[in-house]
Amino acid sequence: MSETTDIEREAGKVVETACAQMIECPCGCNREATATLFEEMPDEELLFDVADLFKAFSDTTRIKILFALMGGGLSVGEITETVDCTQSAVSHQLRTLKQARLVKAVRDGKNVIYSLSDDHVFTMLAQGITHVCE
Amino acid sequence: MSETTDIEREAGKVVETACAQMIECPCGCNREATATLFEEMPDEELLFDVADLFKAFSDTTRIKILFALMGGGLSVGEITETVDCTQSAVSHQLRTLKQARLVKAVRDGKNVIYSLSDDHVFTMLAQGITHVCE
DNA sequence: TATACTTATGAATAGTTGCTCATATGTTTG
DNA sequence: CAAACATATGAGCAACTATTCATAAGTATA
Repeated sequence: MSETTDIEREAGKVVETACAQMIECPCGCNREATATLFEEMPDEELLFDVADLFKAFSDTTRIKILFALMGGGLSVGEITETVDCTQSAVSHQLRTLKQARLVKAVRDGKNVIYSLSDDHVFTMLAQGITHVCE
Repeated sequence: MSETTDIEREAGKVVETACAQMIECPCGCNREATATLFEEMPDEELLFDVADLFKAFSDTTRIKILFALMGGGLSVGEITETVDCTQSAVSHQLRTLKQARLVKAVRDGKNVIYSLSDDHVFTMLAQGITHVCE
């Protein structure tokens, strides 16, 4: 591990360039165009970030929260009701989700309204469900 | 947590039915059709499985392995070279990936060849990369 | 300003995870 | 069958995570 080789760095760039193309379809399902890109291992940092992104989806409580938000913005209180656990636990997890930029928060008086930060989050969830349902 | 209500069970069915529709595009990006489905929290088990699926993608070593396999099947030895860590560690992680049904294994003499188990895995990875690259 | 209400945070803890080391299981070949 | 090679597995450990409890920090309203 540790060191990043030139090859890895180069491969990282290739992947980044490729990503720009893939977003035509927001789901990144452009398999043919993508298939040739991964012959070299991309740079350590990218891999770490990808793992980290998936990690944000990898807990039942967080998945519940995200599911709840698929219907639209909700206050912490409302989320807590939906997701049968402590307000504190919900708040901690919302922080995790916010740091991963999967949700955004807006203050509304006493409440804070959380919502999914973009369509990507929605798409990734749908993807996960599709896989599981098969 | 613990108990599953009738509402949750019902919602679970709705989601399952929906999944059947979503797979027309293998990535599940059919946002409009999907948007209305998640007003009720789906059944506990489904949520758990979804979280579990993402968990399988949530480690750097496993991501590296999956990346390596995007180019085609590889033996454990080859994977170990690519992924710069112990053969044992790789083997343990391959087990995790196999249990999550993200990879499949076929014996070939002394070697065991691992490969991605289906296009979904590929799609999910691409999705993750796309999100990270933005 | 005092009170009620909502959300966030820190410390403590139990549970989980990923790694290494040693070793077992499988497979081929001499 | 024995030796060599490839892969899998179990125990032990260090690091990380999710939760709870207690409480702090914001905000609205009497």
